[in-house]
Amino acid sequence: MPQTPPSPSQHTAGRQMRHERTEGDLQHCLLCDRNSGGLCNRIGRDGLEALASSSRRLVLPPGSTMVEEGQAAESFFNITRGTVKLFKSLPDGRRQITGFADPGQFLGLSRAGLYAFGAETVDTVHVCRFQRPQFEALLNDLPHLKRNLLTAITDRLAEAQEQMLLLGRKTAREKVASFLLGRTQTEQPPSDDTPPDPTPVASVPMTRVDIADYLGLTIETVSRTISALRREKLITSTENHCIRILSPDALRQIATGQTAG
Amino acid sequence: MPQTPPSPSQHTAGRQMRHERTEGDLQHCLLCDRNSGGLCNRIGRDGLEALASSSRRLVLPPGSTMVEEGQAAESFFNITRGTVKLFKSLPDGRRQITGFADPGQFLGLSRAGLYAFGAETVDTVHVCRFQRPQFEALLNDLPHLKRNLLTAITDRLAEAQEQMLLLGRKTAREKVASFLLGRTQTEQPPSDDTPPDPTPVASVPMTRVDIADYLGLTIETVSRTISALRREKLITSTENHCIRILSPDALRQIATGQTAG
DNA sequence: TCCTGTTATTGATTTATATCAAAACACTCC
DNA sequence: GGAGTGTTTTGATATAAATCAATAACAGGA
Repeated sequence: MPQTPPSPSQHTAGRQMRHERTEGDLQHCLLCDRNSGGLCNRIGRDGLEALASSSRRLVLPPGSTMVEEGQAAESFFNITRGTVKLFKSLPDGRRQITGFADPGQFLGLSRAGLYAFGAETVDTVHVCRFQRPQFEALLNDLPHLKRNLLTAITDRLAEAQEQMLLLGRKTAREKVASFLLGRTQTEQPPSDDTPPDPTPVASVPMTRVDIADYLGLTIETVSRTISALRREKLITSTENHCIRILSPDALRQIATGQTAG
Repeated sequence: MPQTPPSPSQHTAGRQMRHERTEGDLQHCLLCDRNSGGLCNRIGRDGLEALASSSRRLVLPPGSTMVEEGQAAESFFNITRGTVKLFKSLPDGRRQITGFADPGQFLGLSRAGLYAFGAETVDTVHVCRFQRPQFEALLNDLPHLKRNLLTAITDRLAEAQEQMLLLGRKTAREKVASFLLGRTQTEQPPSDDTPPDPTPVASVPMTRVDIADYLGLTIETVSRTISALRREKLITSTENHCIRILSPDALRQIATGQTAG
């Protein structure tokens, strides 16, 4: 895996440049823009240029600390590749992962100028980083950006509520089934015309420890539960860090508690 | 308890009116504005007039359904009095209360035009209700309102993350201690110069069922745990639906897991 | 005031999941 | 290719909280 930013040449092939650096970032933004649902949607070419010139792209290796709980919130990130884990901890080390942020998601909101959570890369992660004052300025200049951010946070809040239902009221089996189904959404191919894969694949780049800390379980219970689902032929492990869901309907039944087992 | 809106006369005494109804609501808004942290902060008199004329005040009896999960999101509420519970449910009736909304909080964000949660009044609740299209228009007209909403949602998201830590990783005792401490913040008097009460009082208008569904426990465990804290003289029950915290420091230690017991 | 339904408390027992322990597997680096 | 390290799986046992069950406290209406 290359850990240096990819050369912009592959993106700008066949186009003329204006300013080297900015144009490279702009191309990157234009690519981003095609993936719907992100912060940069419907923001217009001028907006994208402003975003491109205010941000820097970074590539972070697995296990990098991006944000520490309680630190001054200096940066705002938009993830373009890879997976980031967000978490809160207790003094004795117990940890709760509050979410995994995949490409298209932002990261770095603050309460009273301080981050209220920690964030660490799960695998190799590409981000656009903004300095906070510049991002604030962009928010004021680009009403679409503000609106997109509002929509994005609203989605996050809804996800958080769903996760609270999981943590507070679901069994281990229901939790794991919900988790696996949730990990299929993110990796949808950009084309709309292909029919949905009847046996979707869950992207699981994180360790058992991370899954356990996300579901409020121990690693042993996670492992046992995944083994049980495999034994029942509802899922099957594929190559690198992926799990194929053989029976999405059955898994959905389990995830929503509509099953005896 | 009166369930009709209070007469505006007590607020407008000694002032001249312009339009009867609007002026009454405006006075109400001006009062709201004094409580910091709400949506209507720093919004200016013109903004308050726009808000007042776009909203209706309502008084809802205990147990009223304000929002149903999956319904079209037609209204947006700002709570001015009382407590509302927000929740998500599973098909078999298991329920997770995702938060209690107290005065100053909003309610009614939607994802894709549908409410993602249910909401029900705990006690008698006063709200300002906006129709969604009108609220959207206000958001575009009043940049301060948009900014306040962004700040408010960010706070909610941080609270949700804290609650996930509680649900996933805290013991019953730690959960109850956290809950009681959390219920003291809201009822702070508006004056800043008084020293903080050394034995704060937690406002607990909700039933044991609601507390259990909020903490991911059963009513029996909640009851037993509160009894234990009382036996240890860390708390004491006062009159109507309140619990006095005799030893906030000890309770804080418990809530953050820094204690043997 | 008593009656009645609801809510809260307390006790006895069960159970899902945690904890403790060890073996199997999968990398990485010589 | 094999030693060494970390991760995952599987097994045996313990325990916190759930469940089942009964009593006690409370609130509202006649």
